[in-house]
Amino acid sequence: MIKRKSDTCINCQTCNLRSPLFNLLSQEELKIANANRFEVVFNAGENIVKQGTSASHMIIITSGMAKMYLEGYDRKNLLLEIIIPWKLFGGPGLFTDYRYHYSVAALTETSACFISIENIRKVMRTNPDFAEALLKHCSLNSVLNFERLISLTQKQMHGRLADVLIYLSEKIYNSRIFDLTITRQEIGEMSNMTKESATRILKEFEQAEIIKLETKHIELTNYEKLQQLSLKG
Amino acid sequence: MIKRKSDTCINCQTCNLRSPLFNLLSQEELKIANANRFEVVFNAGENIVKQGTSASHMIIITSGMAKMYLEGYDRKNLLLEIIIPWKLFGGPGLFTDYRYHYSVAALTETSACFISIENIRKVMRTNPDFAEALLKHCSLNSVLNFERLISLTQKQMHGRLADVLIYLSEKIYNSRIFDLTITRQEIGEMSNMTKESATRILKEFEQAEIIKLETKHIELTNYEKLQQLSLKG
DNA sequence: AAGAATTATTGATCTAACGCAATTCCACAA
DNA sequence: TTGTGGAATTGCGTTAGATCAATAATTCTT
Repeated sequence: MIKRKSDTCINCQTCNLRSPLFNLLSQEELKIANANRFEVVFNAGENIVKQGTSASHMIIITSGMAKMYLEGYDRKNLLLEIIIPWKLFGGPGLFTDYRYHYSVAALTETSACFISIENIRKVMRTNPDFAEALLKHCSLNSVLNFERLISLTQKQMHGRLADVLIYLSEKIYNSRIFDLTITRQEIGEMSNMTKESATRILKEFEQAEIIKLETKHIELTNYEKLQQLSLKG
Repeated sequence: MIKRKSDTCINCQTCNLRSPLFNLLSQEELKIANANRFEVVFNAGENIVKQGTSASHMIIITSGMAKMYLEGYDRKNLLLEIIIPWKLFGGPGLFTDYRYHYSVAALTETSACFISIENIRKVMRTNPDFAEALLKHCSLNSVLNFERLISLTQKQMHGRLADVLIYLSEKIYNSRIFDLTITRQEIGEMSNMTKESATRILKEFEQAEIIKLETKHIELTNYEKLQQLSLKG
């Protein structure tokens, strides 16, 4: 196996500065947390974590983009999040049954850094602020999941798709104009609809002049209308 | 306001023994956690916590039964859990934005004990085991929410209703024969279907001899079939 | 640049599940 | 015992969204 080093990963120091969680650690604690830390570069399509396998590391991406998704029935996935650099993940399994409860796959070439959960646990025991921050991290995810539950079960397709577009714009691309890194299939997996429905409703949005659409290129031209649709659809 | 005292709440000691979380605390820490702790008796139908209001306490029920639910759009609820004695709740808001993110309402007369989150936070900082247990508690909820997401979005009605019956039998009534404390409407809110559909499918289950049904009285006579239905339905 | 292999689009059915309305049932109060 | 109001049941028309199938557009390979 060839060890590739990404351009963005200069050293753990810079990486830690970017993470609100690791900011809380002292130099001494950082040394513990970063012990045995290693980086792996994944090609597009490759699995970074696979649902059901043994969970031993928190993971942070330093370059590239990935998708986090639940593998459900009949090979049907539910896409939970797009993961971009410096978002920490690893999931609830790290503190329960030591299994990953979702899969993560690279959407583009992605370098991921693996931090041993044993080391995290160690510093968690010496640093109450860090422990509290971890709990907060978990709690915020719970809140997101509540919102997701409501969006997916109570809104109809237009509202759900509006939610996805707003999410992509605000959380991932930080712009109202962006080029999708994901397919229609994956948009469908985020909003619990088929790829055909995703295509159809995107086109409807275009015809209603809510967005401009050119296959992968999207521009949100009527944001207020999108937010309005998000409130039920 | 008249202060009523429930029969089950003799003192905090017994209550703490029942809770796997409070078991981890020393006498000294228990004293801190239990300071200002108070009990309130609710009538059936009354709200114990209301979604959106300020969150300041963890809550534990010592008698009765309650429902925890998300208030969605158009007054449509999503029932998350039935709460029975000694299940701790309060939710993700206690460690994030100090808001309750769900409502809890009494199904029968219910006595609930309120523990100040400030006190919890205090002992959490002195007792790493307790902090870890809280994180585990939050993580387990996340895992449950993942399963809920898959059940509600990918299974069809028969599978979802099977999930609810299994949940009620295993987690709430601890028996394959039980008398429902909840209505058809509420069964629907647990499985994301209308009350009419809940009625219809219960009847179908009865005709297929999977359950015996007498309005509120249910007997799961073919458990294997239920589990099988749960795997897709 | 040609060909293969994914993706995306579009139209035509099909169906699971909803919404409504009309009874019926049941618990509880007077 | 008789109302009374909420819960449960049942039937029926409607529809949101899925599925299937065929074509067009991109992207990847070599």
